[in-house]
Amino acid sequence: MSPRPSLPLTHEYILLGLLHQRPMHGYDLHKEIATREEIALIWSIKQSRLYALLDKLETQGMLTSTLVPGEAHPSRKEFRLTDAGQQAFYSWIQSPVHHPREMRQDFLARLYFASQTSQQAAAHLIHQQQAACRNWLQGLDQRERLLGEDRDFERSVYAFRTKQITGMLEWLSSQEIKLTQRQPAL
Amino acid sequence: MSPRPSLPLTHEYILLGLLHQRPMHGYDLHKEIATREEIALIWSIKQSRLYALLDKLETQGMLTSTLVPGEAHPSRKEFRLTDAGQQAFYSWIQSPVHHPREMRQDFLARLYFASQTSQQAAAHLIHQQQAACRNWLQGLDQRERLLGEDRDFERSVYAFRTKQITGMLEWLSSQEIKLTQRQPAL
DNA sequence: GGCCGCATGTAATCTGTTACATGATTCT
DNA sequence: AGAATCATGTAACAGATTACATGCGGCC
Repeated sequence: MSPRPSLPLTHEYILLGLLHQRPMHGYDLHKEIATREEIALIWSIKQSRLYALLDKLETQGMLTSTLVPGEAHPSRKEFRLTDAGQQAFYSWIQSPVHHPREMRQDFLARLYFASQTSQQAAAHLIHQQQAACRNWLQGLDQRERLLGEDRDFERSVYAFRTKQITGMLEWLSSQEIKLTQRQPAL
Repeated sequence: MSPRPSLPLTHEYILLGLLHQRPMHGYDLHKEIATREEIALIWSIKQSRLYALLDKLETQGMLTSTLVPGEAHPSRKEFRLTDAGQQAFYSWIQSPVHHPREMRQDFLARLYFASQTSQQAAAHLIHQQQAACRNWLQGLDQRERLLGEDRDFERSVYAFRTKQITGMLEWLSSQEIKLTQRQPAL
């Protein structure tokens, strides 16, 4: 029951996800992020920041790069996942986000890559996240009960959060159903 | 129909809101933020950052400070709103947030201070925000219609956003009703 | 005497954004 | 010849976080 202080690192994982599909160099990756509609809908990044992130991921041992000399001038630096990178990516798409605000970008990204991997992976992720959401609701409910009679504003805040999370749960269920419709369970 | 790039500046406005209620010095303000439950539920700030923000707001002309010498050692520096600060605060609590992600903290703060001001102010804010939400829904719907047949993931993203925003609208309605119940319309 | 509370901040560090630098190739 | 595209990054600045500095007064 750790309070889980860890940073989201959403963007780093998205890069791992993209490079998991195929090795790429920075310029290419940037175009991919800007043009692939699924990604563009939830994320954008400046070129310079992308290069900085790739550097960081390389020094952290998540990526390795190989210089690909060719006709292009600054020769291409192709990045691919290391084993550590693969592992990090897989555990990312298997675990839920730990705060509601991370649903908007981080969870959607996880779901995208999980769906690319397999229908089972997507289903697993959805189940994990449903459990996490139910947990959040429980926590909210508990803390709301501790409020005094006259705490109108705090009650409104809890009502807002509860509403957002029940919305997430409903959406998650609808996603679950769509999955099974796409490829009926074996 | 400007795309409204402006930063939220939520924290700055919360400080204006608190100092609108009564002038305070930094140390006091910090305690207030940490202990007043309504605020603590949606925001916290480190002391050093608070002092930096107060400085910034003073140089921007939103606050003025007067040194209050007394028994305490570094004499207290009491901050109060300038006319510009008052104006900024009032227009803040009268206008809606321009992005869904700002509901969680910024809108809740606006609503808190609007409610403190008057029932009418709260009602006005809620109406403004309802209109903004309906606008967001319209935009989402429009963009979703432009999607091709096979864009499953993008559809899911739009469904998620739509769900979150309809949740906000339902919550806003419930807040509206509670307002009129607290003090039936004249 | 030593620690806690009051009250102010500065300094170092990290993260991210914006703007610019470099230079080859390909397109018009 | 000049512009756009490919491909790499660096540098400067802005914002926030974390840690530390300072010093008085009162309590144990």
